Amino acid sequence: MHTPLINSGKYLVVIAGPTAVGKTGVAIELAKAWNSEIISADSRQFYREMSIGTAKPDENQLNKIKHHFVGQLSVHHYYNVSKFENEALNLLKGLFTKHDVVFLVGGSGLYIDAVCKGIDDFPDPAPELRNYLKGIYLDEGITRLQEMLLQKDPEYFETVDINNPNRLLRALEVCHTTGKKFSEQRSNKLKPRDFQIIKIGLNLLRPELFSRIGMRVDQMIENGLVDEVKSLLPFRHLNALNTVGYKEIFDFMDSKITLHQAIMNIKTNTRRYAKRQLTWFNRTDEYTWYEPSQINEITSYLANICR
RNA sequence: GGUGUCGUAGCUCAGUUGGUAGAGCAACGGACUGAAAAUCCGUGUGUCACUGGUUCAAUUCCAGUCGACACCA
Repeated sequence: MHTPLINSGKYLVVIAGPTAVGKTGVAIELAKAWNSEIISADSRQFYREMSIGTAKPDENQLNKIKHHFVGQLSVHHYYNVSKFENEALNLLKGLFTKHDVVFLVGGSGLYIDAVCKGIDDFPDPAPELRNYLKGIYLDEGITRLQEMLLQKDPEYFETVDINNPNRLLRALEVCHTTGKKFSEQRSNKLKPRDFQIIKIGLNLLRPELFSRIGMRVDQMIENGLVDEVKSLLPFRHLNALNTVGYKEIFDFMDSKITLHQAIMNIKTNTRRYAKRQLTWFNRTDEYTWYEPSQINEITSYLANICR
């Protein structure tokens, strides 16, 4: 797992797990115990216009513990993992001058990995190029993208998920902007970090998790999710709004489905999202798993490591 | 009470001129390097209501039972 060569005495504690499992509550308890702060790694809680549907920590919780990266962006901002890696590391540098233990909490596996392991340096995508390639995809289909990639980067073509337009688009984008093969530039190397990393996973038995998801969606509706989505209708084309809880309500507002169906769809899609998150986190054995109620066990587990 | 239709996967339903069955959705498993709450890939999980009968063989045909629905009383 983590066998650090040097011990800086600084610890980044990652709290990960599927949506609705109860990460926020646990993280706040831990951050209180260590008198520290929380960095969010939830790619949709970054946006200030999206609160109800992303189950952001509430006012009360935000007042208890300082949270970073919650609501600091507008849906109109372009954002990506690489930016998050840089900004989070920068922030951590500052936080570690005041704290020995800082918490990184969220469900976006890629974002967590970017902070813990690093991500290769590629140029940010040029919007015109992305639109151009996307146009080709829409006009000529995925086969055309496959042909282009086979020609530009046969090595990557061999290993990519050839049916996944996002993967192909991204690889082509990098080939075009750098003039080099995407596969040549993927190092797959861990970037060194000058803090220790402890990873804690939170999970529940599937039926319990699913019932929490159901209740939370009902709660969101009660809290006014439909109005929140309504106010974002003009921006539905933005990436930030391609999100569970929002796209289903858009379908309802288009009269494609009833509100009841939209709510059912949100629950289904949230369950699937939770499953995808678990698949990601279970990819490694780096996580020590607990149920969210085991706050005492988690606290003593951490206390044993961090002094 | 009578007549008719139906009872097959978690749900909605196909189907088998008799050789133990398949779609959609749900579910389950997986992948993942700047869109990641995104995007993509894979998998049928079943006493064919129950009990008998006919048959080498019944989910399929026959009888009865139970249940649902419709119509008639």
